[in-house]
Amino acid sequence: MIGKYERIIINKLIDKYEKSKSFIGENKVNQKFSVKISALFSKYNDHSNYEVFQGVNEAIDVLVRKSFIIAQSNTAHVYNNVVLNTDNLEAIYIYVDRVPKKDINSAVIRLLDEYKEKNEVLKEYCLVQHERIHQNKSIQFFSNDLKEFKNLLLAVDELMKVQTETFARDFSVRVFKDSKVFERVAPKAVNLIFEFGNYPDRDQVLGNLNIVKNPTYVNLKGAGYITINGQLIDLTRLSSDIGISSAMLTDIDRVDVIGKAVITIENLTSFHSFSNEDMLAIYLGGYHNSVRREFIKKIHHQNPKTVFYHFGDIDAGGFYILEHLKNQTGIDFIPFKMDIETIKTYAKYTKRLTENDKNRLRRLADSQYGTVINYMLENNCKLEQEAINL
DNA sequence: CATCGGATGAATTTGACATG
DNA sequence: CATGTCAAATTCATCCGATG
Repeated sequence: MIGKYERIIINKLIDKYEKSKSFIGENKVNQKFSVKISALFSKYNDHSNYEVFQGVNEAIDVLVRKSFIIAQSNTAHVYNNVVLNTDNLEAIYIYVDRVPKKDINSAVIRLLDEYKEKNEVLKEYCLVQHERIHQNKSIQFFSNDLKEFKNLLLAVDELMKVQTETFARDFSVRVFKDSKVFERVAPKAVNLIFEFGNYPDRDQVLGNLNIVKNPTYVNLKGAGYITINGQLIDLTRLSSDIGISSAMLTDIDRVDVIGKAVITIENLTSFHSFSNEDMLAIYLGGYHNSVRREFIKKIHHQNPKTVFYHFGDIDAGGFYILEHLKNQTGIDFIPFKMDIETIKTYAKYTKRLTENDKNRLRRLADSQYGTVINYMLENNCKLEQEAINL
């Protein structure tokens, strides 16, 4: 049976070895891995504590006898330091029952290779981690638990495939056969996707991927009729909006726009204060997932002559969402009050840009919104749509 | 607003090699 | 073989942004 001092000594030495250049074979000189006994056991040199002194010495003697370490004592049998015998690593790992980092790395690399082609986000992630392993840096989102890591990769893979609005626990059951597993890896999955993908906002990643906690609603009001399973609802006769559960969106047979335009509004408060008899206003509940996109496309398809506007925050996130919306629906949304004039009108409500805002805006600077974005960058301002009076 | 993990650069330690 | 020097490697301190 292995003693606790032996384990501490060996693990410390192995830690040093696994962090070293020798480990990845890029050392330019031969390295020895040694630790001072006094640094490991502060009581070793305390003469009043004979137990520790003797225990540590026994441990060292055992390890030396097995030729796992090399150590020399002075005449009083006091060891200054111990050196790892790297010729015997295999046996040493077995002795302390520790999984070699090389094995962990190769297992991780196998998983990375398995998932790297699944989607763009994973491709980018796997590429970066491959490089990090090569440089002996830590692997992002890997906390030394291979099983959890595999679940994470699987979750990211499956998340990107979800086509219809799915409850998080249903997703977990389908993918992991267990309703709780996804809950555990979800924060990591979200961070990974946010860091390596292109999403407007961290807390909307799951929503955008069609994963929701509760049913979500799409709100409608204004100039239009909708027909749900054969029942016609005249929105113009309602005093306010109606919300349709996203599970029911596919039951909508027709949407007839009688006004001149459709407008999607990003923010719920703005949606409620919006009033225009000529427009059908839609609040998408913050998410732009495929159920909603199909719904918008259906409206477009049934009302091909209708103009589509989008009204969102005048900041990086707002323009990202607009771009996203246009790309994913193929509809040429026209920005509504997302221009320089609006910023100037509401100048006193603008906020200053954070560094993060600036970076994201710069990436959008050569899009078609370039003039607004450059104005925002030059004047260091952004505007939330709640500030805008309708 | 305290705290945490990760990145970076400076300071210290270590080892290789040469020399007397 | 002790000692000195130089380059390499490791440790430490500090900073930064993200997060609760």
